[in-house]
Parts: sequence; structure tokens; C-alpha cells
Amino acid sequence: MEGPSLVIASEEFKPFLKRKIVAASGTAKLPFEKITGTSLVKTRSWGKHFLLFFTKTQVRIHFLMFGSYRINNPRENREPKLELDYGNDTIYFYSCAIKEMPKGFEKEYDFSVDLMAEEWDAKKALQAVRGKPNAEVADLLMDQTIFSGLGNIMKNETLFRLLMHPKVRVKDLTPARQRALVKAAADYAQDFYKWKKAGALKRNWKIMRKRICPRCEGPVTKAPTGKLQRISHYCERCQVKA
DNA sequence: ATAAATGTTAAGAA
DNA sequence: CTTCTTAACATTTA
Repeated sequence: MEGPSLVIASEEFKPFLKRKIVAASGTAKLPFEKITGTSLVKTRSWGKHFLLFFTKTQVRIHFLMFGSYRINNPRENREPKLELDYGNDTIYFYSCAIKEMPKGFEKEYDFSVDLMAEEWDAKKALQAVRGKPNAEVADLLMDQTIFSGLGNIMKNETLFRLLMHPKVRVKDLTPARQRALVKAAADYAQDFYKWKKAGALKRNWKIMRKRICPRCEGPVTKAPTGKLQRISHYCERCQVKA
């Protein structure tokens, strides 16, 4: 799950804030007794981290590749890691990493690197980008300390939109292209959010998991790139190394 | 139906 | 002391 999806999760959880949790349970290693009988005070995300603040404790959820949450619609034959029972409503979290956090832990987060946060600081991101001249842009975009919340879908779509090759190094980009990279990442995050909310995310993929480039109709290259070796989908003809 | 994929972290190796 | 490699986890989609 990428950052914008968690912003949507926070919105979906709003109706549950301050309501009494009748029972909390699940397979995660958590102090459920500190949650049962209390309520959710607020939620927020930092990149791909989903932060839940309860009255007496606080937890961080990471959905990784396959995690999900459901409201009043449990999965069959699957034990939730965390279940919040509100009486008439129930929230379920599946296959995610959940960890109890110390009070005040959110102060350790730098929200200015979160693409979806109000605090997002493009200038700071640009400086961080320029501080890694030898990094390939595919790796750079996935760097959660610079573009927190950006995942592999956003990486591939952002680079295609820029017509930028995933293997270009920062030092081979003009200052204007470096600036464009930062802007495109933030812009794509907003589009991702909008499309995901409208249930039209995949419909708007241009290069991700495509076989044909929508621009030149040539073949799409699918290969691991950079140190991270995450799969990049790109057009060798349209996406330039500068 | 087999494999790849919206991701991270811990442990051990170099 | 870094930096790299591998494995582990877990589920849907093509």
C-alpha cells in the first residue's frame, strides 16, 4: 500500500474516532486490554506508516505488499491481526505489521518528507536529491527518507510521465530536470490519491504492467533496476537518460 | 496454476 | 563500521 491509500484510510476512519471500542483482539502481539473499553482519538499517516492513537496507547501499522483493512466486511477463513469491535461496526486489519509505539513517538517523524502531508517540503526534497548525485532515479524515488509514501507504482508512473529513464543518475540531470523530478513525484501522489478514491487507479496506469508503450507503441521493458532491484516498467525509446 | 508483485526488516556476510 | 545479501513474511492477480 502506498502513501495516498493511507490518507484515504484516515478519512474512512474518521467516523470511528472517539467512539467506544467494545473489544479489541487479534493475532498481533499487542496489549489489547489497553485498547478495549477506550477509543481511537486520532489517526494519521507518515508515508506508508499508518498511525493510530488510542486513549491509552498508540500503534503503527505497516501494510507492506499484501496488507489490507476492512470495515464491516471480514475476510473469510482469515484471522485479523487486529480487530476493533464497536458493537454495530467492526474494523479488521489483515496481514500487516503492527507495533505498539511509545507515547510521543510521532515527534520522531519528519512530516516534511511525506509527499501527502501538508508539511511536504519540495525544496528540502530537491536538496536531498542533489545530495545523492550517484543514485539512480528509480532508487531515489523509492527512498522513504526523501519521498516518504512513494512506492513502485508511483515510481514507474512518475518516471514515464517525465519521460525519464529509471537508470539515470542525478548528476546526469540538469537542475531543471531535477526540479521536475521532485514536482512530478508530488503531483503523481495527488493523482494517485484522486484516482484511488474514484476506484480508477489501474485504469490510469500508463506504463505499469503494460506491454506496449502508449506513446510510441514500442515494447515496454520490464527489469529490476538500481541497488534496490525493484522492477521498473519503462519505454527504452521514450524515456531518456537525462 | 504457477509466479510475480503496491514492502520492509533482521541477521549474517563481506 | 558500513554496506550488501538473503530470507522471511503473506496474499492477490495474471
